[in-house]
Amino acid sequence: MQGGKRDLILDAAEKVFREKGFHLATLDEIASKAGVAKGTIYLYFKDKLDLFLSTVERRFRELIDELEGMKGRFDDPVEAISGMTDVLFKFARSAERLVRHMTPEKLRKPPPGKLGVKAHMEMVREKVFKPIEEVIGILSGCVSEGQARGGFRADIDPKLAAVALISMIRGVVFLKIGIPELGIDTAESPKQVKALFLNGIMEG
Amino acid sequence: MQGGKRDLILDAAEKVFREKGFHLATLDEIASKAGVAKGTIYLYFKDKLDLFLSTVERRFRELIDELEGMKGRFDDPVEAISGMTDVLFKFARSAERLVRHMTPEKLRKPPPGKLGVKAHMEMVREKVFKPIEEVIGILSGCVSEGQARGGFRADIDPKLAAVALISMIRGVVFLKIGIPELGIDTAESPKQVKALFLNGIMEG
Amino acid sequence: MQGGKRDLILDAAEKVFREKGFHLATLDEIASKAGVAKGTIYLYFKDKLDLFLSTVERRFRELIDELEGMKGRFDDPVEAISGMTDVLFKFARSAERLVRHMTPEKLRKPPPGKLGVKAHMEMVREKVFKPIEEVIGILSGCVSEGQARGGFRADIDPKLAAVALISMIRGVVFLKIGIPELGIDTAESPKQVKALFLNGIMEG
Amino acid sequence: MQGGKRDLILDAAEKVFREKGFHLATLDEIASKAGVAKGTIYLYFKDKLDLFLSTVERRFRELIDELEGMKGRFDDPVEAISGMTDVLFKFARSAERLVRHMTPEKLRKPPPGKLGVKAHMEMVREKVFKPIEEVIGILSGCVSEGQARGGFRADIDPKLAAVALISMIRGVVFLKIGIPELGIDTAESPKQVKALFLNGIMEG
DNA sequence: GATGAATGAGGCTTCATTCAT
DNA sequence: TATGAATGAAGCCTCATTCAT
Repeated sequence: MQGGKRDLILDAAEKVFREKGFHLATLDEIASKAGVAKGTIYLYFKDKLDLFLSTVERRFRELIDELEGMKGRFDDPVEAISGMTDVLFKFARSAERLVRHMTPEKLRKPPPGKLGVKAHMEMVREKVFKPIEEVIGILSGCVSEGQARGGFRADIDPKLAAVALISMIRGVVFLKIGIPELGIDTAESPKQVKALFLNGIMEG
Repeated sequence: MQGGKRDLILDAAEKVFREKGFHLATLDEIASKAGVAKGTIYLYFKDKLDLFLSTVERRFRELIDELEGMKGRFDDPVEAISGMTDVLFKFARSAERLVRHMTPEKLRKPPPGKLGVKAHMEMVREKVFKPIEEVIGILSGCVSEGQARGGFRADIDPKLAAVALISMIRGVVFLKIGIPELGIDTAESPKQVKALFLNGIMEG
Repeated sequence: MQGGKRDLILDAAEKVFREKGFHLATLDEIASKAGVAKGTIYLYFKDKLDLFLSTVERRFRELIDELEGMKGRFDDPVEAISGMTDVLFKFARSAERLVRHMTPEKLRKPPPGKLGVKAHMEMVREKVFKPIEEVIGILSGCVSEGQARGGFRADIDPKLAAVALISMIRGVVFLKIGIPELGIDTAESPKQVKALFLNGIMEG
Repeated sequence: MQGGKRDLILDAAEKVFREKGFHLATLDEIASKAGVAKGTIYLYFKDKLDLFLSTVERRFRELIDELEGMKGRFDDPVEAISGMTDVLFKFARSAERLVRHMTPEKLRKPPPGKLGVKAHMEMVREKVFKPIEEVIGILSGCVSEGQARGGFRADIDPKLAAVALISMIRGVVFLKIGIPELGIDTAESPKQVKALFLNGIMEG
């Protein structure tokens, strides 16, 4: 069981990062929750940031797999987008509090004393940028197809539309989590977002 | 020159928080950038967190003032929303990296050893929740009016629409900042977002 | 060499606390005197206060052991008390400057931000109250026995007598230390205190 | 009203020092409790230690006045000592928590950066040592007189007896305050201490 | 591979003291 | 005299990281 321990650590890390955020999470808590010694973490991950980003990456991979699976299932771009929206809502609900902590500082600056801006950016590109681009690619692909087939407005940039859809979903979910007293209707949100977005990109 | 020093500190704090994030920002740097002694900060702010939230609050106030001003200027909800979108883009571009650091942990849990969950939540409500609600209120008000006057779809929840619009804008701007290599077109974004959103909420 | 480091720290801490008092003692000095890093202290002690009280507790344990040993050695309560007085003088001379810093504030209030009045009092009871009660118990036991056997005045509360004896000794020693210019005769003190106390509790 | 403000400050300081101890007491709290500005304190006292010792000195003066008054009132040394014991109990009950904080460090080392070991010791001698010597002098005077008149044991050093009496009283009161759960009988204590002490110094 | 004791840099915060008004 | 805003030194404590076993 090679990777077994690695996943154990990732599971624990994800849970702690989600609840405390990156900086308030401690490797002590992660290690104890994972049932391994603190030092063991360093056998599988370069440092705390690497652990965090690996956590995020894993979630992105799952998301991408699910979205990819969806792509083939529907012929109609509208239905594909509708299905993907549901997937994105599910993702946001379980991962937004984790993903949220990917701030520009963490992505752009290597942890001090680690010598290697180059290597750092390389890792970030692999674990974060590429997956995000893939997700955007899948969604914008649907939009493009809708445009090609007709029915979708041609003056909308598919990539921007994709970003807009993802952002709406994340925003709605995050506000629900962060300020519950706003009274956002969890059950209705996906339907509303779909209506808004689809109506937005479709002609007349 | 009474509150002068308070603003000096807020200015410096905002700059540092924006660049380093909450946890990596140090009061040392803020103090020296503000040209005051470290202790002076504590004459005006209870806490590092208080300082941070005050920084955010100030920005929110400015945003609200600008949005309020806009509300009266346009008779047509469409034009009002269009104008507000521009304001929100401007806000996001200059404040998103700051606002981003308001994570649930910071909003929901009082800093350890500060005795006072109640007082903490009271402050958060005042400095964060209320302004956010105001912004959403202004925007959803425009949507409601559009619905009342006719022309806007009646099946869209105005509050959710507001959240969606804000989130789109924040998301587009943040991705531009966080992953410039995505190649989001800064100049075109507002126009595209407006098209998407307005087409989304208006009847066929 | 397990607890070795703990004792090393306790030794250094006791020395520094004795010389500087609780508040003027710094963990920096204690750590460097113990030859360990500052962080290491926190592997063995929860707190500065915990470290201090542990220091005191250790001394109390030694004192109690010695007093217990004495209890069996003498049959005559008078001789037992005489012997214990010598032990108490020795204890006071080497520990009074340490013990002195157990002020009510430290015993009654948990350090701010440590969440746990209950836990704090529990620790204090274990490390401080119980040992003190034991010491008083041993001494008052001797007095009680003297009363039972006859020869000791029956109208004296044994527990109060014990407290009085301990206090006399501590007071004499402390004044000698604190105000040497008073010219208290170190060599004569034990003899005098014994005479005073024994004559005080014995009949006619 | 010259000294009016000085006494106001002393009153506030005493209260705060008694409750928090020397180091945990803050000049901020003292000033606000006294109704004066923080800076004002420095018009009347050299520094925090000076303020503290002045507080103690004032109490000593009152004690000495009361003891002096007693000296003349009784002809019989036994009765004089008995009366003084009552006075000392009253003093201990109201001032022990204050006086307790006069630790050797504070008395022997000038506050750092104050340049002046000589001046410091001079002040300490005036405010602390001399009063203590006076108190001891009054009490030991009674003992000496008892010895001169006959009835008191001649082998007891009057000064040590005085110290012993004071210490007993302080010890009993302090333990009552510090560890109430010991169950020391407040009402009975003075009677018991008198019995113990007087029996101790009087001839068989 | 796995451990966890040890490290030590660095952060937030407090507070006695000063000084311009 | 009186004020109180400003200072800045100094302390406790945390925690990512290392390394000998």
